[in-house]
Amino acid sequence: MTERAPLARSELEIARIVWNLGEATVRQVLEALPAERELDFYTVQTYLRRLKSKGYLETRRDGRNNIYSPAIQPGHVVKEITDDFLHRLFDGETLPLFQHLIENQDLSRGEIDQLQEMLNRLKKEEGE
Amino acid sequence: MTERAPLARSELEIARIVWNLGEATVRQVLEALPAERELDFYTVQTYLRRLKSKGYLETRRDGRNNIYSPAIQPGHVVKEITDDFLHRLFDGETLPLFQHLIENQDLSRGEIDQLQEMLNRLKKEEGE
DNA sequence: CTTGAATACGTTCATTTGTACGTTATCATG
DNA sequence: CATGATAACGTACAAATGAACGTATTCAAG
Repeated sequence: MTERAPLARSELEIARIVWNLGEATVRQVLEALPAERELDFYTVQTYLRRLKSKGYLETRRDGRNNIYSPAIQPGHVVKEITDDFLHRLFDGETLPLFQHLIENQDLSRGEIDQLQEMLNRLKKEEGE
Repeated sequence: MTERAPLARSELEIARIVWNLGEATVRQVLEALPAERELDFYTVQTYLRRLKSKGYLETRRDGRNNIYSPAIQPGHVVKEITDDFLHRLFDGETLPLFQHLIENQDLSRGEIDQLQEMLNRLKKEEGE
């Protein structure tokens, strides 16, 4: 069993930036933050350190800089978090979540079409 | 703007039980917990109290018992939590979440059918 | 009415989280 | 090569969270 400690909110925020950049230094993460999110350099540094100690990121050295990159597949983490959410709020049942989303997220016509397209593809593949 | 404090994990767990029961005493919540989740009476009591002070539940008195019930619509809270999740993990975009779910939750044939049904109904209603 | 069991309500306490500081090490530039 | 800027690393600290305790109340059964 992977006994990774869970990601806190702020940690996830930072982790996603690293995932998007592929790899990054503290400063790069800091600069990639949305403008309205004013975090101190030290704060970002702390979060990255915690992400490493929790096993989500790893580092390599470049001169005096640490370069952080994913230690486990981002997609895997996304799945874990999604599953957790699904269990906590919908007893792990996907359909009720879909229903909630469909009823509450007012999808555009285009989004509905794309969704149907995805489902059709899925059905096709499934019946291989 | 409603400035309700956010629900912690354990609090959500307890709140959902109250939502399902409609209303409940500490003991009823305790008994409705899944068997493997062994919480002390006192602990459940604390969580219910916190849920009240955060504005999610309200109480009425029945003899020596407090009876807890929703102070705000459960569906509303579910939407808030879902929106938060959507933003934190998918930048608030519904489609990527759907995609993730479709690709990772291996839906049964029946579930896919139901989903398509929901979407068809939605389209129909939309074009009122 | 007395008393024992169950409650409410206030309190506690360790851990996690959000956020940042101080000190030491290190690079790059004059 | 001295020195100023920047980074790493350990440390700090308040607030939130998970979990439960102590004491004062209150009902219900003898």
